[in-house]
Amino acid sequence: MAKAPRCGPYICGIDAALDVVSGKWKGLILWELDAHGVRRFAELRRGLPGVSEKMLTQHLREMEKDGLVHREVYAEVPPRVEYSLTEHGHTLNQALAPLGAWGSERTRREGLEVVDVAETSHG
Amino acid sequence: MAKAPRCGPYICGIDAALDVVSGKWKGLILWELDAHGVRRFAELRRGLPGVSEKMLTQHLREMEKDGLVHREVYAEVPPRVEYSLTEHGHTLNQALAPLGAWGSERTRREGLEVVDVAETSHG
DNA sequence: GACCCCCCTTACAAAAAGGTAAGTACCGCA
DNA sequence: TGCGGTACTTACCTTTTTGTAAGGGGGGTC
Repeated sequence: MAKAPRCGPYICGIDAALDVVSGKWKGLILWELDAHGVRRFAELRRGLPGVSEKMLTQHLREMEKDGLVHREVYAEVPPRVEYSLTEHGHTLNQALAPLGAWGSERTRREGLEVVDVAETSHG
Repeated sequence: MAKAPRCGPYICGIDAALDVVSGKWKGLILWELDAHGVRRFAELRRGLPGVSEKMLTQHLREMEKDGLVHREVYAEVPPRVEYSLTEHGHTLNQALAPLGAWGSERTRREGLEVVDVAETSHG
């Protein structure tokens, strides 16, 4: 099981928000989904360098449970599943924007390594 | 050892920022330090319900290394150490504000449990 | 018919994070 | 001398998180 006992007592809002985005790939999933609108499982997988299928599924399920991600399953012959952000997912992403800006400045300031996923080259 | 190999390649700013605040008590430490300006070790400990000395020291050291927290040691007979936010710590806190608001709304929206640390009762 | 793709699931294992308890060194108080 | 308070450090252990490898059911391709 992944993380059943969420909803633990929170001390402040940051605590409650961090609980939802903490996870190695959650921030990136949010980012991908925000950038592309709708994404299929395999697309997401390709957009997140190094993620395993297990982790991706797990994170996606948790985010769905947390009401951030919408999962649309098409009962087609080659199974098709589309993921997108819910309204809460969008507002979270907006709330995350200043943090992202701060982080970008940090990487610049400290000369940290940043990899480019080259999402634009296939999307 | 706590976390030496930070500075890993980041995909986006959120990634880089999350790396710095991920940790069970980091958000709270930022919050405490922002609310009180300057805080001693034991004060911080009392303000963070359930934190162990080890974790507090460890998180504080990491945050110091990340340039978020300033540590001032007074060479006095009963050792005195004061912690405060650096400028980067302050800007991070400001960047965290919308996230905190989002989290607060989430706790309200979903009726999640929130504990009150009652910091005001002793400060 | 073997292989690949789709979207997962399961079992197992490693790594990381966190927690517990004790020890350090010094002081004031009783 | 024993206890409480200051700010940690260290060793050990548990829990949580992440990773690896494999399987599964169906269809199209070579």
